[in-house]
Amino acid sequence: MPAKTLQEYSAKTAQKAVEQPAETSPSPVEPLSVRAILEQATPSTLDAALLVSATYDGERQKAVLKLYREKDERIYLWYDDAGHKPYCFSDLTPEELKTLPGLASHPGLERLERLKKYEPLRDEEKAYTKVEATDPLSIGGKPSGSIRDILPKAWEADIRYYECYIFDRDLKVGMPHCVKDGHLKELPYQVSSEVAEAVERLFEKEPPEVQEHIMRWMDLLECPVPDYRRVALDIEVGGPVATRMPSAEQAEDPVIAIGLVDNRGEKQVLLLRRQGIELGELPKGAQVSFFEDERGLLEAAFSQIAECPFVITFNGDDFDLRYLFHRAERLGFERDQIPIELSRDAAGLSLGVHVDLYKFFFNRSIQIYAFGQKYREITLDDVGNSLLGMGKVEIEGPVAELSYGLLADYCLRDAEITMQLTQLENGMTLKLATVLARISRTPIDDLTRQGVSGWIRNMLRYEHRRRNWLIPRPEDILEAKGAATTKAIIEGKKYRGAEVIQPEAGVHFNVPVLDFQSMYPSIISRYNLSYETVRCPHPECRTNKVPDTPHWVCTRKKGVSSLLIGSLRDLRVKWYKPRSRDRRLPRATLDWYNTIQNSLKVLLNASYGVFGSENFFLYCPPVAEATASIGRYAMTQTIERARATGMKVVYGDTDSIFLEAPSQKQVQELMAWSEQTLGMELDIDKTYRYAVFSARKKNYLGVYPDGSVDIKGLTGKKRNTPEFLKKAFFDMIDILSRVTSPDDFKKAKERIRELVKTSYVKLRRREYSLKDLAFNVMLSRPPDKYTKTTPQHVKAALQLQKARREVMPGDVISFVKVTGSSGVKPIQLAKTEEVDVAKYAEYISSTFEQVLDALDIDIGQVAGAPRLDLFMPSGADKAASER
DNA sequence: GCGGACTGCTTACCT
DNA sequence: ACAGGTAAGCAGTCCGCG
Repeated sequence: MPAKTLQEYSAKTAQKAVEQPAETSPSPVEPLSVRAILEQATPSTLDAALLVSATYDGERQKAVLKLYREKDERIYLWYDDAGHKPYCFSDLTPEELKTLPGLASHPGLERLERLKKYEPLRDEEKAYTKVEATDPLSIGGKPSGSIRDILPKAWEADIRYYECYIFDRDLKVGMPHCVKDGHLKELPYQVSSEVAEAVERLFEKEPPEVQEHIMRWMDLLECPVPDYRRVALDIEVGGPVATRMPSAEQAEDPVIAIGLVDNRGEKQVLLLRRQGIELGELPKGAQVSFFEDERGLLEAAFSQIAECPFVITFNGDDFDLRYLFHRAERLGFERDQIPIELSRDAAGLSLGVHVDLYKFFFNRSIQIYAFGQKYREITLDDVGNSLLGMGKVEIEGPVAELSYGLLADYCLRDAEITMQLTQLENGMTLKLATVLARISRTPIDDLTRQGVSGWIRNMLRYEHRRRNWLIPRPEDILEAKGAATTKAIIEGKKYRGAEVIQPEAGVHFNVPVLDFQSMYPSIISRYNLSYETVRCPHPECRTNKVPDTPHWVCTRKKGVSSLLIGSLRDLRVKWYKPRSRDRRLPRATLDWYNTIQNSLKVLLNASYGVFGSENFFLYCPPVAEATASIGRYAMTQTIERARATGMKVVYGDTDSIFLEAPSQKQVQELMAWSEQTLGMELDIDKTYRYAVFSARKKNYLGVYPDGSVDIKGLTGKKRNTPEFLKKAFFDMIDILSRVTSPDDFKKAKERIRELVKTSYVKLRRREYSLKDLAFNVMLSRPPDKYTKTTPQHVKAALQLQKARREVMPGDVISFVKVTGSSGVKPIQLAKTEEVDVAKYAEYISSTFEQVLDALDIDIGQVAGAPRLDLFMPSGADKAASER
């Protein structure tokens, strides 16, 4: 059956799609039956379809898989056919277990089986008892009486059942499968012989187990991902109070608009007809349907999301889908008429897959590594503006009072932004999620909701099951390996981290920056770091020491995390990264390789940190500590070597070394030395025409040969800095980017002095608007939760609250510094005359000082700079003038 | 009672 | 719920000062 278009979907249910509001409603449509839809979606035979998600069916007590068939763009279901049961492990014998009170008689106990498992912490095999249950809740999850609570010690009892199912059946999420006579079969994807040979050649010197893993990854990564059929959804709710977010649990107010935009560009908006609302101008290029009653509106929306394979929202877990569910219940829908499945912190679909982009974009690793920190706030408006150049429609007053035209525009725009966020770079967003799902064997919907530690956890859990390794409990690891031993520089941290070299203040011309390619993953790979290899049980390994720590590393066996992280790293560095820049390849291929390359980057960048995180299932402080320690060692050794060979090191941070005007030969020699002595690749990351350092670490400016500029850490580019100052700062950057030789600086300095002076003058004349003057600081918790101090942005937030404006964590508070007791005011409540000019003058000075210091410009000498005697309060005034 | 020195809190950044 | 290291500004505290 061919896929339905949005129009076909809606034609069935829309009561009337017209330019003018209809006077009467046509007859209602047949009611939706979720059960019938699911039954129809469960064929006994199915050709190629991607495994995209998995869940547990409580009624049938079976694992269910969701498969996406590209041919008709539909989801199909498949239920377990082998009677797989949930289980956990015990170190007691079946006989001992039977004596435990409440176990033998447990209604959920299925059977006990003695078997052998390899125990990585002790490096030996041991017998365990597999305790099987009829259902996942019997293993764990009931408030009391779960099997895992009856056992004195239980292993692997907290793995979600359907994840357990994926691992045990060796299922490849995101890969093609088929169903024959009710049985599921993988359709193996094989890379072309051309690619396979090229990769084999690339890694021919690696040990066999590394080669084996690289080929396993290749089969997963090369297989193309389709452009999933999907619809973005956004709803508007008509409440009396405009500022307050309506409660999704109560769902008290009517749903007044539902916007739907699909991946082919079809747009549709469903509107509730209400008393006294103006028509306005309805959006062009979108199908607008009016509904006389809310029930009909929801039915129309449900009939579309019920069968759409992927539904995309921005915050649908907590709002849109949750609200629709509870609102439908309130309106008397049967459970079988609502195609939404709610859990505590997610909203799923009965048949399809719901991706909540809010959760995915909130993920720090995705934000930083996949989207290059282009968006700062996790709001649809900011993400849309930053990534697409398209923000929300600006409205005034409550949505419930908008004309139909404006309401439709507003609602549709949100759905449109949401859809376009999945259409960036050839559909990179969902492809990225799919690639990560493949590597981590995680259902795609879960993947978009989990953090990196969840992905790495699943990747490693699968590998343990594949090897028949017992997954240790966190307390087993901690007991065997102990805590960290080095002292952190920051108080309260668990161990010492990276080395930062004191920069040499001033201007340096011709500065190459060398860096270790993905340093921490390289260290984990090269030095065999893993929870079972660091402080392993073998006496003969104890001499294989980690520098500056009491730890040692195994010499007998390759560590599991070392192998997995190492093979992924090698594949990224040697294959995907170069391929993603190969100009000979077509654009679409480059985009695809870039997506894979980015997925690997996201995963690799977190691979060290997780071992130092208490919440990680393989939390192992010595592993994290050893990684950081070897990093410091590599850094200091390399700097020593650079200096010994006559080079000038002007700065370095963690994995990078900045050199001043070295010869090519010197650099080449250092790189060869690193490869040979440390076993780590040192690369030329970039070369600056010149770099400007203040005396501060993590603060510098580098100008490339083409005039583009890297700015790191400087106040002038921080997001909380007032706009007027950012602009002045970037005017200075513009001047600096034109400097090509030391001689050019003279003129540049003069122009910069002028620029700073102008800024002071405009400030004094109060020519900057409040918006330009505002500091923009994010509120990280509700204002009353700041108990130790009351920072300025919180003071401003409290004033806003007093003026009956809602403030929430995540909001960016815009405030200006004013004269008077409070010191600050939110821009909504401030006036230009109260601005504290002196404070701002000081702020200008300190911002420019970071750069002018290095240029040998004394900010105090710039006309207009704040002078103590002019700005200090009267008492200090005298003291200052007496000096 | 006030100001300077100091510490701790908070945010935003770097790798 | 990936880590630690750094900068900056402000809030709050302590202490000396006839």
